[in-house]
Amino acid sequence: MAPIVSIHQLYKHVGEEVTLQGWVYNRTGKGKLQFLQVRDGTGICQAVIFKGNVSPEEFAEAKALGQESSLRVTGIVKAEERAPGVPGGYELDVRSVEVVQAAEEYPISPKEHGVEFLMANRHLWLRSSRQWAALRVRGVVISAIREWLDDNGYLNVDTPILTPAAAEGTTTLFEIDYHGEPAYLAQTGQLYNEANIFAFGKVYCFGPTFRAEKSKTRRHLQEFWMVEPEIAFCDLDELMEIEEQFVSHIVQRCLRECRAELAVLERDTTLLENVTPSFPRIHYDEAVEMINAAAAQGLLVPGYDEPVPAIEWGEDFGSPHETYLAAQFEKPVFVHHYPTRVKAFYMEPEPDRPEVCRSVDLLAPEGYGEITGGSERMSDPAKLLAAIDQHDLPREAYDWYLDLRRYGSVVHSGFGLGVERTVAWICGLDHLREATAFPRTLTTMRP
RNA sequence: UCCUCGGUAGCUCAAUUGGCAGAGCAUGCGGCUGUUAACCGCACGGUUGUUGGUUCGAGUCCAACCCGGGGAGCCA
Repeated sequence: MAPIVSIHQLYKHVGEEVTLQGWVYNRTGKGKLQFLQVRDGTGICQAVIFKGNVSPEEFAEAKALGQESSLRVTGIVKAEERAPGVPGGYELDVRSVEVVQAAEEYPISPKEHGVEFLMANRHLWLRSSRQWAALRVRGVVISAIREWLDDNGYLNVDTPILTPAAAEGTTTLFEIDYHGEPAYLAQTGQLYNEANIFAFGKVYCFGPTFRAEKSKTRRHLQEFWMVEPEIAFCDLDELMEIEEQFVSHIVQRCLRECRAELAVLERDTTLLENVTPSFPRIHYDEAVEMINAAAAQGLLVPGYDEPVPAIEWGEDFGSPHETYLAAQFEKPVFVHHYPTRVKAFYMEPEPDRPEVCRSVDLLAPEGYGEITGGSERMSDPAKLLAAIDQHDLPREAYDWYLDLRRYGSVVHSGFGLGVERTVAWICGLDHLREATAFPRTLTTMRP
């Protein structure tokens, strides 16, 4: 019996007889030759069947195999430049074929398909090489996230998904029935994270979050994953240093471990190679000037066919503003000190200039938008109470949150990083729905 | 919620001024020893999103609705 080998390990077995077990990704043939592209989850390998090397029955069976039929093939591994595949360059000179199941006619052919059709068949679309590659990268992104945080003294303390009220009061939440009381699916774990740092110092929560906004764009999902680190004794400047190291680590590990996947995705990795500390930092004031200078010159927003819209100081940026700003830099760029009134109530105002706060967003290049949002949190109990009142939030709901400032308050900061946006950026995907296995969008909940 | 584009064979698309609904892929059969989304021949494949209207005649024009794509707002 030949040993069962996975395709990404094939290069170690040149000249040996091995067995691959997987599925037919595509098949072509020429008379006495059959070429099977075999997938096994780790890659794609071409299995070449010459009529004289197998029994007539096996050859006939192989010739009749439909896409996605499951099988075991045994043969000699050869280094072969002509062999397509992932990673490619190796093929199997087949000696025997065992069909596990001859698949029914498979709906997703190697030709082009529309989004609606593919999403309806998402459970099968996952097998296609681009989808496979993007989700492999996602797995590495998540592993890199946990690796960096775990190696840098952060404790994973997860926060509740069922919550009693909006954390920030603005976004639409999914409401559910909590034994007769309304409850909401969490849109952030941040307030709970702040409680956790006073117990553990540096923490992160990592899980799904939910937004019921009627957003119908390539940059939005109803359900997405977010990692939220929170750090005690940390100010805004230190937060930016943490973020740039964290994000650089994620990108660099994908570049190291996902060469084949990024090649399948045809990702130009030159800009990703640049993603190392430090990232450019621009103040909101400066960002407004850049935007208005562009607007005055009638410059177009990259990727759109429209001019950069002017902005008044004090307004939050719209998508075209963010896209224009990010396009001015080759690395992710920090935009910090947004106007206090457009940001959440808990962000620390700048002491000598309270109209701006110690907030920071990280904008990814190439139009991928905001991948992190964070801030230094308000640490003075009296100021926080005033901010809660100013935002018309109910004091009693924030009793426990105010307690955190009564018993040993310290300067602290944190941020959230959106996993799908990060994956989409690293992979060069044109839509967030391909950065998660079963995306929940405004129009899609099945399968 | 608003703006915008679209819906024709299982899939991707075409159909001139309103005049016989057509290709490629997939599938089936046959051929080919190096295919890369192979190629060649033959076959199979249709309630043109729904309802109503205009017309001798509607895939095509009009109205309403349904479904989907992209974008704005909001955000990660």
